[in-house]
Amino acid sequence: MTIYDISKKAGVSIATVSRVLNGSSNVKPRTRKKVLDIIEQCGYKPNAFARGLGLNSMKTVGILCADASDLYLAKAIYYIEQNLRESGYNSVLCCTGYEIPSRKKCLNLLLSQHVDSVVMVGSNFIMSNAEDNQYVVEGAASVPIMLLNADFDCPNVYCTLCDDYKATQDATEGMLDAGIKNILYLYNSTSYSGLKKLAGFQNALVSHDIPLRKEYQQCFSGSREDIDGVKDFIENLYKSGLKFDGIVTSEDFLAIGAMNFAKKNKIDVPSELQIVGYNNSILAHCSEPNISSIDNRLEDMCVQLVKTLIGILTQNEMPQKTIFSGELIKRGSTNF
Amino acid sequence: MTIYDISKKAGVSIATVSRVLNGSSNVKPRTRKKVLDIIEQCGYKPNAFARGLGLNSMKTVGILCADASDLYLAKAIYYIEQNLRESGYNSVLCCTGYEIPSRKKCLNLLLSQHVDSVVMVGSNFIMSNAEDNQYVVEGAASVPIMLLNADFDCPNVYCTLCDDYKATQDATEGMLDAGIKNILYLYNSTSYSGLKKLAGFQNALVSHDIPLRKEYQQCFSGSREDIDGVKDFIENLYKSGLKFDGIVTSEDFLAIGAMNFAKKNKIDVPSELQIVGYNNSILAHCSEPNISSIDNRLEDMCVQLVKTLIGILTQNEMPQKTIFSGELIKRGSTNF
DNA sequence: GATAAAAATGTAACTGCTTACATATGTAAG
DNA sequence: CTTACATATGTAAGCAGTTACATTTTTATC
Repeated sequence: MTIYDISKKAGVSIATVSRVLNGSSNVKPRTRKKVLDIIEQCGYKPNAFARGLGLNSMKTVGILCADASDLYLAKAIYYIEQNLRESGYNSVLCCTGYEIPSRKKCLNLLLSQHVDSVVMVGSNFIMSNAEDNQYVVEGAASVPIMLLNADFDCPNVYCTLCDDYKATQDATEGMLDAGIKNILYLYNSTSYSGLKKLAGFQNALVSHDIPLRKEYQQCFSGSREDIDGVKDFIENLYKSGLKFDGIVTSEDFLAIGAMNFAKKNKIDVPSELQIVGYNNSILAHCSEPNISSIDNRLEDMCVQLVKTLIGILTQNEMPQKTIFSGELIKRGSTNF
Repeated sequence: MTIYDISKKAGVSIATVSRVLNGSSNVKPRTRKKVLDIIEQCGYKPNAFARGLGLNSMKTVGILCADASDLYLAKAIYYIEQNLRESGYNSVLCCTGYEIPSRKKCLNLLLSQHVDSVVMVGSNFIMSNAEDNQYVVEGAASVPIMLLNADFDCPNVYCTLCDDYKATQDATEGMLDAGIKNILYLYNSTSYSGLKKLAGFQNALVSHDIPLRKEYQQCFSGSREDIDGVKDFIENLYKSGLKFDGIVTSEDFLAIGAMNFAKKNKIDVPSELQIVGYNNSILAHCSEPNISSIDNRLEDMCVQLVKTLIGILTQNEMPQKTIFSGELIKRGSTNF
């Protein structure tokens, strides 16, 4: 069933059918109706390849993410896909893992599919080592690249992100102002945004004239799934004699691990220990009391990212960088 | 940069270039090398539309899921995408939500893109009302449909699922055998698999000669994100005087809600209350103690689903139904 | 070295659509 | 009833590949 069949049955030319299909205004209403009726009747579906061939665009954008099973990334993918589809674009998903060569391969795969753009979901797509980001530059040569929650200066690369630095700093200062002095910072990534958060923590201490102590900045190197590992990790610090009455983290799973550590060791939260998570994910609701967590406006970011993308694809000038402000959502794990 | 440019530079015809690109054996090694060198040199990428137009297949499968941000579905998508890509197929993702009309629309969208197959992720794609499943039958008319964790008898529809009935029955019987007599069953969906689980619970009681009591089978109708709602829901039951010393659930988020309820009300788990989750997701690790949860072999199912799909697409005869057995992973929230 | 068979390569038709351009039809003013 | 202009429709040339079939080149055999 092709456009030719329809045109024959409707007694018009294929151009007219095509015009009806594409919503051109230059079609007599009666003709339009006749064609639409026949299309409906025959259950005709236009062939997307042929259309893409003609338009050299399949109205498709590629989504690259390390791991779609990750809580946070999955949510981002969901929002982005929704917004894209509402704007008439489809999404092709590629989970790249965390290795550079695999990322290159996935990116090339998408480019060969003639996607109109590639969205990279997650700060881990930009590394502190400039060489590792070369593939992004190369990709941007053929198609606009949208980064979610990563910062990268390069033509044709657009960033939508949250000011993780400020958000972490604010939360830490809130805790300091509440009289908590021995704050443990727990993080798990040295990605660009990971380092920003760490810097925010450090700056909060500095601005309160508190010396930075290395043992109070701990990096957990296990996977995001290994909450038990986090619990053990903190327990070891605790047993080794480290004294802390507050924990600020770079992700909610670390905070949940901290909650479990506290419960196991009968440390009351928040009276003896205050805990702050990051991402304001469902994990923040998985403990009693719930965890105070920094919301980094994921949905807002995704909506904005798609808005920017559509703008670019329709030839509008768009800002290369949009920055949102994070905000601590206060719940039972803190009392400031 | 097209195949014509390459053919010109290499001094051969487009047919030869096409043959090199498609790995046909009828090309002189020297010619092949020359062409490949030029392709490499020019960074030429074949146009997937034109190719798709010719082959009428883009080696792409559509993935339909209600909500990619759901923990469980996200994991499934991840596994499926990975396995498909390893087999040389791409995935187009469409999040449909839970409404039938929206599902139809998404399915049609995918079909018009000439996907080679559509994978439907999640038991909620098959409803108990036959009429609601008509769109699946229609879809199967044009392309093989793969169902993950749903059961539906229809030509060209292939199911990969877990025996939720048996798994729930076994877990419930385990609890009964441990002397727990007042078991609350908490579920949240009347999808096909949701009803299967419920039946498994009921059957366990019956086989132990315990009368079914309606108030011990409670359906939580809120969203999967609303863990606090679950906690309140259970607390209300508790305060209304319902006595229970065990809770079996149809999903982990219900079990986490139960854990939070217990902690808030200072009910010790597992000595005073035993709790069983379902899906063995990360949520099972989000409480102290960890939650015993039924593992429904998600990864195995996904691997098998893709295996079956590839088999079908390569014209092999494949079983229409593959059933895995679930298994209770015992952790601290139970002591049997 | 001629001949037949096999291997390599080329030509051109075909895929299903979009769209520039050409043509036909309709409408309002003179 | 023309003429001019707007509106509607049709024709045919792309788009970038695949592939059946035709043609040329190579190889093997006698």
